[in-house]
Amino acid sequence: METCKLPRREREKLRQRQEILDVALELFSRNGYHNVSMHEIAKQAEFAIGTLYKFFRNKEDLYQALILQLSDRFHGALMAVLDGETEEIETLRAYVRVKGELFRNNAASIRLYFAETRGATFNLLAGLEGEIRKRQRTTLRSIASIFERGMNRRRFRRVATPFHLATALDSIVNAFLFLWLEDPQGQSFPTEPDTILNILFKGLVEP
Amino acid sequence: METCKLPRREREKLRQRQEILDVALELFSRNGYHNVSMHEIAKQAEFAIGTLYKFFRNKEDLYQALILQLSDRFHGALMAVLDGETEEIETLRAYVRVKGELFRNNAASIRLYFAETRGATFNLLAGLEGEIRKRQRTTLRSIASIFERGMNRRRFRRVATPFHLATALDSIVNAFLFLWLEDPQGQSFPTEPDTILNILFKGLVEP
Amino acid sequence: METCKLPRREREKLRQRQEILDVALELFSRNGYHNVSMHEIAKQAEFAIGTLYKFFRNKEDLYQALILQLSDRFHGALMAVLDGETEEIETLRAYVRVKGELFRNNAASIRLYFAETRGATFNLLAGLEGEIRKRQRTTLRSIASIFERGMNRRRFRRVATPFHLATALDSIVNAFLFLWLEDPQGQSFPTEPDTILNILFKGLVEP
Amino acid sequence: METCKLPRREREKLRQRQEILDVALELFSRNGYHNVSMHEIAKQAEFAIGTLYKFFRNKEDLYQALILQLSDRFHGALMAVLDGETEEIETLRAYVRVKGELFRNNAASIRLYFAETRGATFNLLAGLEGEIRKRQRTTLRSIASIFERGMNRRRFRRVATPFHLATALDSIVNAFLFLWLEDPQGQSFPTEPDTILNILFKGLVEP
DNA sequence: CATGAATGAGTCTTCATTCAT
DNA sequence: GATGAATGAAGACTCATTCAT
Repeated sequence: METCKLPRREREKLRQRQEILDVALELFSRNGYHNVSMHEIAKQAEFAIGTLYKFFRNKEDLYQALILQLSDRFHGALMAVLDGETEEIETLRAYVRVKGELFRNNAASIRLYFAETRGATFNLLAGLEGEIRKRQRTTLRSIASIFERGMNRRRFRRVATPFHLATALDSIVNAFLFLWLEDPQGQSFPTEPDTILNILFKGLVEP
Repeated sequence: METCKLPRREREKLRQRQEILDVALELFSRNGYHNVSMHEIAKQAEFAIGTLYKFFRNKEDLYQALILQLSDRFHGALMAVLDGETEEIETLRAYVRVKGELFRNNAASIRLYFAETRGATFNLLAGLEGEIRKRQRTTLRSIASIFERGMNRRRFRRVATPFHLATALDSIVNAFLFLWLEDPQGQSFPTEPDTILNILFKGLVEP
Repeated sequence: METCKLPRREREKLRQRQEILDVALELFSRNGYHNVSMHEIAKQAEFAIGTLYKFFRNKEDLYQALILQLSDRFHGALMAVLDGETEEIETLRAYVRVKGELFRNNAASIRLYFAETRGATFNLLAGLEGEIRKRQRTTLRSIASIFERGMNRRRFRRVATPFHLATALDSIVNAFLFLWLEDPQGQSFPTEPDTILNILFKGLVEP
Repeated sequence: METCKLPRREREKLRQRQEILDVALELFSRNGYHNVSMHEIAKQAEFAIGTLYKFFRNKEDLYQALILQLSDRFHGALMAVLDGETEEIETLRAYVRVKGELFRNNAASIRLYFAETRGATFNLLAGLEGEIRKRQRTTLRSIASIFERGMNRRRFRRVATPFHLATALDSIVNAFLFLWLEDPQGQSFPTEPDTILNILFKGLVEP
């Protein structure tokens, strides 16, 4: 990172901002936007209320910053995998693996992120929503282009349009990961990426 | 229905209760739980506020009753299809078709239902959640048993466990329907059930 | 009054509204808009805070309603005198006398009214200000037309335009009354209207 | 001025203090005491907040210092005219002219000054108020003594006590100037001092 | 039994003021 | 001395809930 090049003062500020966001993430993901007060966040983060308002214009702004940061993080990690130059099947395997790690390492964030991103968001993300949907489409299109490349190279049969396949793959991965989120102890989640991929590949991949 | 066997007084009460729920559904799905006041609901439903509290202990109770009713409705419709005695592939086709109709005819309800059911629910459904998850599992198990029967009858290859397949199918259907919900005009939703099923079937179904 | 024709419920509401306004007048005139909290008003008026908001959209609205009521009252009383059919000098005498009574009987209101109406109002009366200024001009024009009538009937010499004379008379009366407000015990206020009027009349009135 | 005799350090401090007061005047007169924050003043004056508190104990103190300075300035300018040795009528003419110039050249200050000085002051000037009222009385007494001198020298008829006449003159001048302040373009303000003076003089001055 | 007026706890937000650097 | 980051008390306003009529 280049943050180390910032003056000490700036770095300190960023660190505080991040502390607030971390606390907010924990509280919001546990209780939901409307059941968390600025007082609570301030107290848990050990800042004065006024300090929160130095960093964020208001509660909604703080919330949006939080969701946007999560989106950045997740989208970044996934795109890094998808943009790799590896062979198609390998890329998809990596995608499933990385997404699984994201979920496992960020359960709280994931819960919050999907709650706001999937479910009706009720204007809390007004303006932001477009930005986030755009990223999700970008991810889907990236996956689609992997499928397409694979088809062109005769690795994949054309059982559906690349975009449909991408949508299908992504939703299956999410579904399995949500099962795991609900019951981390349960056996329902196949840790081996191929277990998921095979569901599609058995019909997809040329024998 | 058997409501007609109830004394007139009871029937009347049920009708009023339903009117309130209908209004609540419309408002909650449009604005979200926290952006709808009991006042609004009472006004729009043309009841006094006090009357609302005759039917529901408090706001949360009203909300839970609403979600539970939606769950009942959706779960009932889907189970009716899945419990049918038809041939496996035909059953799955019917399932996809009916689920599509449910989404298209109940966009508002669906939005609300998934917002609360998928995303973090933030305790609004405390206690209820278990009930709902149980139904969802029941549905999944029902689909799974279709797959299993198909496998036993050598219609399906064992590309994954029946439960995994059920999870996969359901999530794909939901994903496509959500795309449609976001952009009903768009082309992204394949109206023909087979388009969706084929993604799985190409590898699944014995040639 | 015709309020007695209103249903009992309505009358009760109006009475409560007036109670709030009365308390607000007392507090605002003693401490100023920004040094009075809605809590204070509610407490002193023995209502719950929420009740205040049933009657007034917000603090500013309450304040404007108060000022407008004062304006109504004062403007009404003065116009009643000025619209009388009496002889010019007699009308002016009555005007001075009534204005004096208004000040003496409503010291608190007067203080508040002039504070907001004379001094810079800083947007608290946005929108309302025009309405109030209009009434003040109406009063001035009414006085002016008294002077004009007197001039036409050769009672008054044309020592200045009627409007200038009206402005002069009104300001003198106010000035004397403010002196009295500041120091009710002091000798500075001539209780006899003619003492004030003579200042103008000595040069004005035909000998 | 004698400030030039102060050590450079002291002069510098006074200059800074004045800069703050100038900015404060602009902001207060535009937005009112309660709609201006110390932050705003500090920023606009290009000082750190802490520096403001080096010069003034708190916000109220700064405000009082400002009003006191305005009072000084206005009172000084008017007393300079009134203390002149010129003939009585000439002195009054000069008074009206100078007051008119004061208003025209200091509209912002005047607005603020009268807002606080006329209207109820709501304790913002606690303690100070007496000081200011004293000056206003001094001015009035000065004008009164002009009238008295004129009476003794048989220039003026004794149509009222000198103090009453002074009060009357001053209030008329203010009234006309306020009309002009409200609507600088309007015709309502007689630029010629005699137009105002004549209202009194026609009856007052010996023919 | 239905009503809806009244309640007041709880929320977000501002801003004067302090004090460590 | 100057700075401005941090503080937190205080205020406007909402809304779920109650209960007298």
